[in-house]
Amino acid sequence: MVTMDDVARRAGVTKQTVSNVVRGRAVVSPRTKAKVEAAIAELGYQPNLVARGLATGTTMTVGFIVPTVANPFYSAVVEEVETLLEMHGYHLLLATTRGDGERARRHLASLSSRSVDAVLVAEDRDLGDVPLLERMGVPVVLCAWETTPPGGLPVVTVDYEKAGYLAGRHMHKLGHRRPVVIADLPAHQIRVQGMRRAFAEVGVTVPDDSVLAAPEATSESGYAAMLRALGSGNKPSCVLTSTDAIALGVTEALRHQGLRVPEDVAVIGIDDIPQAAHAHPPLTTVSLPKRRMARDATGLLLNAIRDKQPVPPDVSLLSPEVVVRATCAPPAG
Amino acid sequence: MVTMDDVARRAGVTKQTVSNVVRGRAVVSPRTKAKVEAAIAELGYQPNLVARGLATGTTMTVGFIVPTVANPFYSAVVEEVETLLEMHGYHLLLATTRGDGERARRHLASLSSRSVDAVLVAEDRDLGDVPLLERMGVPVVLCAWETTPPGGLPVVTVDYEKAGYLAGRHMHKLGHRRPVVIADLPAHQIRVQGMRRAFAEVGVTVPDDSVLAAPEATSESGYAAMLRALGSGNKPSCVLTSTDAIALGVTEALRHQGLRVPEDVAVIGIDDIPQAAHAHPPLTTVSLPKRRMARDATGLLLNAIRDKQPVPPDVSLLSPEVVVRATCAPPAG
DNA sequence: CTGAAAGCGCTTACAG
DNA sequence: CTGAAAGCGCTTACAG
Repeated sequence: MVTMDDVARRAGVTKQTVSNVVRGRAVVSPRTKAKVEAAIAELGYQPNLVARGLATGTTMTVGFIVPTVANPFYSAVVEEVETLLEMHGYHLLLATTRGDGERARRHLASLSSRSVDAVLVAEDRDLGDVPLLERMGVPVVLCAWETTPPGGLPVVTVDYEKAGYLAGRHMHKLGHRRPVVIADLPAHQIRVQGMRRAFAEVGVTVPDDSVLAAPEATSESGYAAMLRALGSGNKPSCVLTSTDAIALGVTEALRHQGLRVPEDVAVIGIDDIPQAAHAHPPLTTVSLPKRRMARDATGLLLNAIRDKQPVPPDVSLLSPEVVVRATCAPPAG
Repeated sequence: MVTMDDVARRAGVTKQTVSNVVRGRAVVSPRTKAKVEAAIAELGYQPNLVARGLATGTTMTVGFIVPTVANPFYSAVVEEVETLLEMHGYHLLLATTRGDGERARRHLASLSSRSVDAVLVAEDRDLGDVPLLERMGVPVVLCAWETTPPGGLPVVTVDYEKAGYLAGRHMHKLGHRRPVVIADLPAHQIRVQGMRRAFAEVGVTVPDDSVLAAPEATSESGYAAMLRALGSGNKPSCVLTSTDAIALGVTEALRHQGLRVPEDVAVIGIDDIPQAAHAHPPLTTVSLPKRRMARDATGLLLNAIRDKQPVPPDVSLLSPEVVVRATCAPPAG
């Protein structure tokens, strides 16, 4: 490994001068600068970021704690965060929890031993451990928080209640009055709450037995739940789901029962995963602003690092929006 | 931040002794050890991994260069790699290239400045820069390499040719003789080659005009390609696709044209993404051993780190296998 | 604008 | 088994 001293010797200057040109400080005369740059090129010198990290306390790396990456929602967020960080010269330390609080805590401790410059947390279950997060000593931002975020920390998340509300409103505006809801509960509780609020606006109370739990947010689970709903004699005019994956399964189940979407039954999802657009018929859904969330959260972190200031504990609720495609229509008859 | 010196002072010993107990070296008397451990607990001391990294040259972190994470195949691999690393106390530095060679090279340089302990590379386009990889000075393993890997480096990858072969053999064993192939070309060239080899075994040459390119490996792209195939008057008895996503689109297109799967047309995919099992009908496919690949590659890296030896440049080709579900049947009539 | 010194928090030999 | 010294490769004041 070639060090700063090697470069200094080669250029006939001192280590400190090399440091100055490497970091672009304008206190070096053009001539010395040229000499040093030549030496750097000849030797193929690359600054040792670990040494710099020890000296300055900054490592140019940001930790991201996320439940999983094997899920289109989180992987889209991770992809966007990583891209933004790389644009600013930062690297991503990815830490997966798989919903395991112990593992999350281990990661947090480890990230702090590694002196990451900031931490982004998208794990909203089992991590409401504010003291631990505050003790990190670096900027922390919470994102993709669907449960009530712990107070005192900045959060950039989606307005999940509004996502449900928009789905509900879209349906009642089309004239639907007897919705069936299929949701991954209790995880998506708040989305269902929003759906109910929308129908309440037009005087419709969604009865509890019209809300079915899909044990997982998968299309298979949605398929099974829809079959159950149909089996119980219900023939809804519309189905609201807490997730696109569920909606896709629901659509399949309906079709297999000889019901046309949207002519016989309207279906709406939440999320807007890539498959939603590619489905047949293309799925009408409420798009969650993943990229905006990733950008905003990363931006807050990057600014805080630059200004050496903590992130103010503001709560930012990003608004989802309806993406009209082909699975919704007014009720038949 | 509490340092080793603080702990030493508190325990009435020297920094070196603290270091010894922290690293679990058995050269400390039980009494001193207890004193030190008490001091550590009282002070909440955590070793500074950056300082240790500078002193030892090891950072307990592994870099992973991957084209994207917004894709079920790669995100499954990343998830598995991260889990294994975390089990061994290592952290994952995730670097995404999006197929951009320049970005890949930047990441490589950056990873080496950061003294990662090892590098895993799943970007097989535009990174055949062996010298660069060899100069890393740390163990390097290539994985998920579908193009011919550069010589001289260890690789753990899937036998993609065999994946195609198995898909082809599954079809010809059912009695199919006039296949249509829909593939993301040229990326999946080798899979198509395998399919052709399988049919050649039963004396069938797959003509070029039976091989359709899907511009992307998406279900939408598969849907469009299938429509084209049907439009050209072809009414194949079976369709082999280079990807599950394509296969899902193909199935939809067939159904929309009034053709039943598998009664009228058999369909097989490659990959075995989660949706394959959840599709209706569940997709028969050739499963790519992602987890095994992730485990083997990570294992090689971890062993090489432990033994302070480079990874021998062996090439490991993991065998895919057919997962029979519901989209294949013998040709009608 | 350039150089010599001290320090970041740890580990690695090496005496006692 | 314990302690004092030197060093990892950089940066940060501080003289010249």
